[in-house]
Amino acid sequence: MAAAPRTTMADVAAAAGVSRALVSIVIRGAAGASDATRRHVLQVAADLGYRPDTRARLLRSSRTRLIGVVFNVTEPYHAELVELLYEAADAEGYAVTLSATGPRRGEREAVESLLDLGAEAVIIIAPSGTAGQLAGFPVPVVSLLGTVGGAEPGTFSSVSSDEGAGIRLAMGHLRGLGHRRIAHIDGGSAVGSAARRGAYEACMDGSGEAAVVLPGGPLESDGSRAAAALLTSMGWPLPPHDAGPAARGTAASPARPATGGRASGAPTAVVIFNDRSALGALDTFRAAGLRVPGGLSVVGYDNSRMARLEHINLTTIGQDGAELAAAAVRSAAARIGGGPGQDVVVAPSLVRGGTTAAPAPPGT
Amino acid sequence: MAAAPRTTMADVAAAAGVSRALVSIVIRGAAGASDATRRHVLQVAADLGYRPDTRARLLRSSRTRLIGVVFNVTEPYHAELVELLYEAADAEGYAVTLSATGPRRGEREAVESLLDLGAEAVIIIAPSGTAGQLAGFPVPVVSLLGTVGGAEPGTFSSVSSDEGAGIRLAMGHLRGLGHRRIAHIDGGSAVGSAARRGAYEACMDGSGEAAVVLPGGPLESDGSRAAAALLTSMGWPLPPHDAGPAARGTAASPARPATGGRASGAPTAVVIFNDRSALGALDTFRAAGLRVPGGLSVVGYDNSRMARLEHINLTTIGQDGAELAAAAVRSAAARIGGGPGQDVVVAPSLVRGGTTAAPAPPGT
DNA sequence: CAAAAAAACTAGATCGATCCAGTAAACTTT
DNA sequence: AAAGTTTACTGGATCGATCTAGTTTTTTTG
Repeated sequence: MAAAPRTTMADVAAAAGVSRALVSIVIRGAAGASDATRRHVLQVAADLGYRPDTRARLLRSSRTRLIGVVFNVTEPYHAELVELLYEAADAEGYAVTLSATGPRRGEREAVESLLDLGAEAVIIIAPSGTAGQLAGFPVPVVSLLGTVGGAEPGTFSSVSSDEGAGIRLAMGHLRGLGHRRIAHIDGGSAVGSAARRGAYEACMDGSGEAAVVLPGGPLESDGSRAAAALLTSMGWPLPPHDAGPAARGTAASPARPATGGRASGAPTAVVIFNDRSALGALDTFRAAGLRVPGGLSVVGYDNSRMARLEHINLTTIGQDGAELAAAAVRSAAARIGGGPGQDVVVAPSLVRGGTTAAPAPPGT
Repeated sequence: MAAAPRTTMADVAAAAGVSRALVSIVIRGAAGASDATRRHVLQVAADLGYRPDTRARLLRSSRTRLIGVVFNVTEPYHAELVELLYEAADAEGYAVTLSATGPRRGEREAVESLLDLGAEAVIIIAPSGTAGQLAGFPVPVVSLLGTVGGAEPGTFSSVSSDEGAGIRLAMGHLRGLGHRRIAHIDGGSAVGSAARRGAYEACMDGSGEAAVVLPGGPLESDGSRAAAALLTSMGWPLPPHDAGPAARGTAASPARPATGGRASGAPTAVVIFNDRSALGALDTFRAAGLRVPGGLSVVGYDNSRMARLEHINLTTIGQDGAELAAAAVRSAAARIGGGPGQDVVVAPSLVRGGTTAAPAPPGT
């Protein structure tokens, strides 16, 4: 209960018979102590169970070796990146503190709490704020995934994956399987949606088929809604809505067209903004009796942990989170050291899963 | 680039024409300053954009008003609690710092990083460590959801929901709908699994029906696997496995028994360890053509955000995260103040969704 | 071997706040 | 109006580390 008074550097110095300053040198691993005393001091420190007080250290030294990370706690993919950021920061000799955003906690607020703790740089995952809202911080800010809207060059540095390339990978994969009529469910106003939609449209351009973009969003429910819209446009009957629990069950399943019975101009594949949306869409497709990948191929984006679950096994675009995390930390470290802010773009890769296959031959 | 020197308390004092100590009083909101000067100082501080330096404050005062939270970044329900903890702590006048656990970051390590930042208490969400691994910290530790195995009473305080009551709510709900043969997919070795399984078995005891427990786990894939096992035991044909992408699609769906055609002793409802597992199970049931809730009612546990997505709309047991978070913070605050560690149990509630309904009348 | 250079070590100032003891002024009380 | 009490405010010590500038010891070198 009664907190034992902390073992301080002075205690170690007294016990080792040296000055406080020398203990400081040894603990920091700085130059200026002989190997013999170094070992001795470390031994004494260990015996006393000494742990340096970060607060005091931070107060005095300009260097805190602390990187703050702002993330949205509800976004599973951010969570994965957080994990990787811990490792990346560790490799560069930095520690990480987290601050979550949420409905009642904006990005500014999150960043400020990190500054109070002495963060030397802040990495914001998929920032939604504009430059105006995120400017004026006394430390470098790195945006990981997505850029800060309206920022002057050099103010923020950003690390993102090449959205265009990712979409092109997805489209190339589908075309390689034989797909021609490919639809897109976009991310609505989410970060990165415009870039991905644009790349999709560019890919369709000149292919002889019209681009079909369904308005979506970043969430499962958005994908589900868009999927329902796509099914309707394909002339596929929707199942009764889930709302009425008791109305179900004994009712016979609605008649379904055979696989080849859908409208001949209907898409045979769909590229979806992200994995969460794709999961919602998958659920809706399957609930409607449309088989994936038999009746429709589906490609997501993010290669999130969810997508890799064996019963889902989504074909998706992987963003190499480890590389993104490492690049973000390196960029932050470089700017802490006074270097210039630079924008890093990491190449994505295709992750083949079980939700894509060759389209059903017409008339089967 | 060049970090502007921080505005310090001395700057504010000079600008306001008062002493540093008085500024400190005003900033802390302590007694001992007239309303007029209070307003004046605050105005000057705001004009200069002054923000107190947490590090210095922490160093000097024994109080840091900082609560550390350890959570598993991959667990969506933890993320929800984190969000609520921010609010709960704020209400009690505390700030929150986060530290994530992960494959390469254990609970001890996470707690230590929080202590280095000066946390006065630590809340661990669903701790997996035993008392031995988590003992010896100089600050109070509160476990939120789940208890620390083998801890002496008074060492840790815990805040959890009443697992038994939750399961009884689920069972009561199903029985009220007319279900008698109810199965359970458990949580394997996950925190809380034993308590929930025990409560289920107690509920089945003396009902005239045998308890059916399928080994599961906390993840979607665990639920999916257990669901497949349940289907097999029900004599329901499994669909071809997702593994072979090209093998699907054109193949005709396997013949399926009519709703009433399954083995007469088969369960009509299943209570599942948590929502994630339930989601995996739902997916598998539906992929096999078994309608939920028509052919089988499903109840989850957690009332996670996922469960509330409209296209999922899972019937589940809600744990009132806000209440749990508030209780955890209150408990931490009480123990910081030297109070005794007490264990709080919060009552869960039933959240009616679209995955439960009356069982199909036999022979339909 | 003395002088110069390098390495090992130390005292004291310092970071930016809080805490404590004490002073000055305003307000009660008798 | 003198004595006591409360309120408003201040100077200086302090938290536990780092940093700067110096001092002592050891090593190198001409």
